[in-house]
Amino acid sequence: MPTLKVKLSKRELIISEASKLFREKGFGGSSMRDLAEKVGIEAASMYHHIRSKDEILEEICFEMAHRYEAQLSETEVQDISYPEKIEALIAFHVQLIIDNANAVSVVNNDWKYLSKERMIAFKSIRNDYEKRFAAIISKGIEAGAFKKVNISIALFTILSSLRWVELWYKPTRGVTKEDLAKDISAILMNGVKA
Amino acid sequence: MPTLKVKLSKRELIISEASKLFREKGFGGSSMRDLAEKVGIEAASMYHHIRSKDEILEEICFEMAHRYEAQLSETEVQDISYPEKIEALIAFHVQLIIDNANAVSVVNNDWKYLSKERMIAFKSIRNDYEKRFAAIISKGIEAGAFKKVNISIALFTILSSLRWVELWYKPTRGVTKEDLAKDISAILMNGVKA
DNA sequence: TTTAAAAACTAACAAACGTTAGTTAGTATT
DNA sequence: AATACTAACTAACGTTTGTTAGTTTTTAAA
Repeated sequence: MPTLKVKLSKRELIISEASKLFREKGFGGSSMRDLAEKVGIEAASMYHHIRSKDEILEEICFEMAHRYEAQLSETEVQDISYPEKIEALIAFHVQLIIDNANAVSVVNNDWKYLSKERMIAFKSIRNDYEKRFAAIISKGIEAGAFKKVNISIALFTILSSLRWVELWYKPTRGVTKEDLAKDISAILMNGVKA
Repeated sequence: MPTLKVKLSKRELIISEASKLFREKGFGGSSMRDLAEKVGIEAASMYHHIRSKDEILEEICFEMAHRYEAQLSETEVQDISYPEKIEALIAFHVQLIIDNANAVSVVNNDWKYLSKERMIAFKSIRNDYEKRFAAIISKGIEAGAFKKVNISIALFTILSSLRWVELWYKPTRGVTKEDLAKDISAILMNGVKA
């Protein structure tokens, strides 16, 4: 990964280091002075590139939210079956989690540190995402492709069942992203029972 | 729930309010003065009942860790099939999450604020828990009750698939704890595919 | 009713926090 | 070589933080 990095702007570097730091210590447990040290400049100097500590968190959260949304839009219009759509979304989630482990972790754990106003916006986006994801499940049930499960329960079970990936995945485990996505999909689609 | 509360000691009240506050604002986003206000005394007065802010977090985390462990020990020796053991543990998790939503949320999200030393202890307990949970899956596979899934993947998919319950459950939804546990179990055991 | 202990209070500390102001160093353009 | 701009620096600000010290009030026992 680091070998591929092409001249990150200082702002991007700050946000990237912030993702790493917030993931490790939490937003509330990370100080601007800690962060500055990781970036390699003084805390005050960072304010030439960012407006505030809050802004960093917002950028991380909304950037990731946008990516999730974009992929959902793409999947919605694809001409594949409903189970295939869900599997495609699972695969995308797994990939995004692995490729952006720091940022995803921050979104999942530290969105509650967003300002009231931004939190409302964030929750609204997330809500919309869930509704559209649920719609795919719903249509899949109507089409007879899924069992008649409670849609909310299925939705959240699927979405939250992916949250451990961020903590678990290492290339050294010898499980590729693709295999991982397939295995998780298999469990959610067909269950663990023989 | 509040109607059943029997004279909570002030220490218990502090920890209970702390669970609620930490869940809402995060450990790093909650001040002792905030907490004191919820408890109804001055911040300084709390120190007659607790040693430090850290101690509160530790108590919450290790208390819940202990409860998870205790239930696992019980389930391990029960004379039921491996799938039944997993389903029993899922049902217990769901119940614990619902009955202790605040504390469970804090454990899941704020354990990273534990001191280095206590965090090592906490992780060690959690690790042990996961190993023993995995052992049940493993034996279930050997017994032919489960598919030959990757044990780690199954383990973490099951465990983390329950994390949304804390955010979703309300009595007003008309889904009982028991129904909820059954529906989640059904998905994990048999999948959503028709 | 006196006494002792428990639990609350006020006041304050030292440290850490996010952030601003003012200044200096580096870089690119004319 | 002079100019202008960017990005870094040092110093400090006003708060807020967790916590301690010392004092007063409340509670319970004798």
